[in-house]
Amino acid sequence: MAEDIFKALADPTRRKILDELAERSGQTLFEICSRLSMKHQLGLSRQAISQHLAVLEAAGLVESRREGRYKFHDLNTAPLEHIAERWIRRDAPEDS
Amino acid sequence: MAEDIFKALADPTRRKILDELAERSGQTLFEICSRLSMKHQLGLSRQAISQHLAVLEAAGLVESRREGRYKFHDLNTAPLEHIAERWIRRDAPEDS
DNA sequence: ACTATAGGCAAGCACACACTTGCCTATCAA
DNA sequence: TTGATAGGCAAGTGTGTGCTTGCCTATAGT
Repeated sequence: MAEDIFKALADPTRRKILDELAERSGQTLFEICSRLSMKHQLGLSRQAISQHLAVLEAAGLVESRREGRYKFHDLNTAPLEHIAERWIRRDAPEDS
Repeated sequence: MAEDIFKALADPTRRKILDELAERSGQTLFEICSRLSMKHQLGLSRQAISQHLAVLEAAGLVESRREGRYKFHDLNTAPLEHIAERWIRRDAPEDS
């Protein structure tokens, strides 16, 4: 549960994938690959990205839909919403 | 920076240490050890916890102060505040 | 002084994990 | 059907890391 989310966020490449999907949701594996190598100089193999996407999907951070031979990946930020509330006690309201 | 924080949060034992410090800040290494083994059945060595605390401190999530032969550890939730805002775009206000 | 407590340092081990390579399947266009 | 594109599966490799063990330092009590 939370274990999967934190493990998924632990890797810098996976965080960049989330960045990429946040900027433009609904990309295919090849799109993510090429844009990561363009913008971030990340020369990773297609399988590496594919495995990262699997981890992100297992954590619920990425959802995928298949259309023909394309598989589109969408960002899901819902699991991130209250991830740190576990330790942040607001017994003293900060402002407002 | 963010790298250290996510790596620190990736380990379940470290998250339990944060839980423990959130519940009761200012504990020593031995206190954390014994309470982890009591409440969570975590029979880890003192050095294991010490190394975890070093990782948490490097991430800025834990601060320590030395007094005599005691070293007290305090939780610092500041780095956690906006950790997920990187991906959560509020271009559409959710409610309120 | 001696002893016990609180903690630090460093080497070693074993497993997890990021990444690659090679091969296979499925969809679409010619 | 043939070829090209988009993707999947599985085994192998190497580094990172969580944890242990053993020894050392420092503070406090007697």
